[in-house]
Order: sequence, then C-alpha cells, then structure tokens
Amino acid sequence: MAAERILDAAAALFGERGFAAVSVRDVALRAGVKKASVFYYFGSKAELFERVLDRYYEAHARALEAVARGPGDAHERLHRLLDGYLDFMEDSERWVRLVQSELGAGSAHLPRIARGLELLYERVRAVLDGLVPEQGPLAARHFFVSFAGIVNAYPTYAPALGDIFHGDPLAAHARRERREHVHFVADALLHALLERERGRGAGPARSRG
Amino acid sequence: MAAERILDAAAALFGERGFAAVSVRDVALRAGVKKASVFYYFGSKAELFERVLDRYYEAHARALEAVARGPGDAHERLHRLLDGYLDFMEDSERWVRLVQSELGAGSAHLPRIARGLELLYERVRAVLDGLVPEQGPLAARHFFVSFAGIVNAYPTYAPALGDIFHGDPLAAHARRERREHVHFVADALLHALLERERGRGAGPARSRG
DNA sequence: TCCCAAGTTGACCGAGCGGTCAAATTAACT
DNA sequence: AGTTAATTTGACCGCTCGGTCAACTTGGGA
Repeated sequence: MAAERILDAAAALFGERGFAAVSVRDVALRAGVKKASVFYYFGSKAELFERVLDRYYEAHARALEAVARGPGDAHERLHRLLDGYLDFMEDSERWVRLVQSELGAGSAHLPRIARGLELLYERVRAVLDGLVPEQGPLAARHFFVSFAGIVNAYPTYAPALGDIFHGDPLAAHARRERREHVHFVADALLHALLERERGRGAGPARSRG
Repeated sequence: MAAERILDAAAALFGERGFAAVSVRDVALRAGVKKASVFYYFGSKAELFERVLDRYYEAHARALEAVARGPGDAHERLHRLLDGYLDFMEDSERWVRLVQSELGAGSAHLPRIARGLELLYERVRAVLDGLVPEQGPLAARHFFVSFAGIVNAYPTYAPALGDIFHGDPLAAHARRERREHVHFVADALLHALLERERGRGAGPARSRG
C-alpha cells in the first residue's frame, strides 16, 4: 500500500526529471511517506528505479500482447501494432521520455532497458516476418528502430516543438493528426517493401545510391 | 585556452552522462584545471552547459548549411540532407544522446534546445517545400519529427541494441547498413508523396482509415 | 623595474545527497 | 491482554554538491 504509493510517486518523478535529478526525499514527499520508508521497501534508489522500469515494461508488453497476435495481413497487423503503441504511449509518455533520458545518459540500468526493448522488437519482427530479409538494411531490426524512433520522437520532442507545431503538440487533436502521419509512414514503407517483393531489383524509386 | 579545454571536457562528460550526473569537479578534473577556474570562466554549471549546447547547435547548423542549399530535385536534396545529418552524427553522437537525455528529463535548458531544433526544421521544410501540404498529417513538421526520430533513434538506442543487432551497432559496417536503411525509408516516403501528388485521393495503399 | 589586470588556486560554506539505525508505532494473531 | 512481527519514523552519518572568496601567481605594457 505504502509501497504502491512510493512506486507511483517514483514513476511520476523519474518520468518528469530523469533518474539523477530526482532525490529519494522527493519521492518520499510525493508519496506522503518519510524517506526511511522508501529504503525499507526498496533498499536503494537504484533498486527503486529498476522496479519502476520493470513495471513499465510489463505494462507495455501486456498492452501489445493481445493486439499484435491477432489475425489479418501484415498491413492490418502493423497498423494495429502501431495503434497499440500509440495508445499505450498516451497513458505513459513520461516513460518514453524517461527511457530516452536514461539511454541518453550512459545509464547503469541499461541491461534492464535492453531486455524491455527486446520484448517490443519481437512484436515488430513477428509482423514483418516474411516481408523483409533476415539481414541487411531492410532487416526487421532496422524497421524496429525506425518505428520506435518515429513513434517516440513525438512525445520526446514535444516540449520543444511548441513553436513549430502551433499550439500544444500533446493536445488531443494534435495527437490524432500525428497518428495519421504515423499510419501514412507505415503505409509508405509497407508499399515499398511489397513493390520490392514483387519485382526484385527494380525496387521503389532508388534513383541513385 | 583553459576555457577551451573546459568546454571540451564539459562537452565530453555531459555527452556521456547527462547534465545532472556530471559535477563541476568532474569537468575540472578532466580539463586539468581546478574547480574554481570553471566558475571563473563560466559563472555557473548551467551557463557552462548552455555554452556547450550553443557550440553544438552552431556546429550542427554549419554542417548542414552547405549541403542543404545546393541544387537538385527533392530526391537529391533530401538524400544529401540525411547524409549530412548522418555524417555529423558520427562525429558527435554523444550530443544526440545528450539532447535526447535533456529532452527526456524536463530540462531547464529547453528553450535553447528548441531554438536548435528550429534551425534543423528549416532545412527539412525547405527540402519538402511544394511536395507536402502546409497543414495536416503530411505537413513538413511531421516529417521533420519522423526523420529526426529515425536518424537519432539509432545512436540513442545503440547501447541497448547489442543483442538485437549481433555486434556493435556503432561499428563502421553497421553504420553503413543503417545509412542504407535510412535512404530506403526516405525513398519510400518520397515515392508515396509523389504518388499522392500525381493522383489526389487515390494515395498510396491507404487500404483503411 | 614596477604595476596592474588577468588568471589560478586552496580553503571554505551551507545544503542536499544516499543510506543507516534504534526506537516508537501499528497490526495481527493467540 | 500479551506477544510478536511488520511498519514507520526522527535523528544522524559521511560525503559530495554548486558556489564563494581572499590570496597567490603570472604576464604584458610603461
């Protein structure tokens, strides 16, 4: 109960400021608890952070599980996967930013993050299976990184994009527009991959390179 | 001279660990200088950080300047722009991660970063001008975010991608492969935009909405 | 040679950090 | 009611943090 409140407070604060900039005192204050209780339940600041990370990735995997295993062709499944990702993100973009932040700084919690990323990679790989080669620049792992980049970039950059997007990029209508953009990109990539499949060597408009 | 060495040390350290996790003592030690000298030249840790950020964005803008203003159609110019970005990134991916890290945490230096992003946005907007609508999900700003996401995601996630990419994602041959992937994505998107231009309403494979 | 400004430094400050611990409080069971 | 274990807390620890400052060194111009 107190442990839960501490986890929630830690989640919020780490998400807002990153690991290094949050003190255990901050967490305790936000949780309505004394600092010593945090150590009683979680042992150290680092362990608290890892518990929070685990909770995030478990929720993330759970959110994508149902959505990615369903029926349909690659098109439908990819769009469902991206929608699942976008839905989840709206509830927890603090986490997207947190992970981004920890990856940016040479985090000591990297292995934990790597394990979480692998879960997400599996989903993307499953959807693209058969459509893309195993190796080379069109391998599923590259598209995984690109999709993650496209989807995560928006909430990550949002606080700095107010001038470019006129208004709050995180407002409901702006989010809807962004979602349409992501779907356009996914369509374009699938289209290019299918054309490549159809006529090997005469791929999509690779005029030079 | 000492100021230069301090800036270099600060750049390296902030890039490795992020703002909050670096102390002025660390910077002074790396620069071969006593801590008080750092304050003599830069006044405060925050000012030092902003000087470092400014130096980064100036270099970035300079690197893209020549490359983006050249001749050629949208195809050529976009590819040159992406190559310029990728080239610059190889020299300074610490910075990509640093900015990512500061955006993730609710950085106090956000305005500085926003200004830097606007410089880059201008380049992308110039290249896509005429190809994309002013508003909506295909506006240049959305492609700017997507391109930035695709390009930045790779070095950002790299330290956590060792298992998925077998081997170091930052090795020369892996980078070359990634570059090919980025070009494929750019081609696919340009292709989709041109098809849309050609036959309005019968866009690229938007099988469902 | 003297002078003065620019640069450099060691000593120091108050504050906040992560973490410990023994004592007090509460909850649960007999 | 009495016992015991789980929980909560305030006081405290050693340490590092960002920042200050007076004193010292250095280097160039008159």
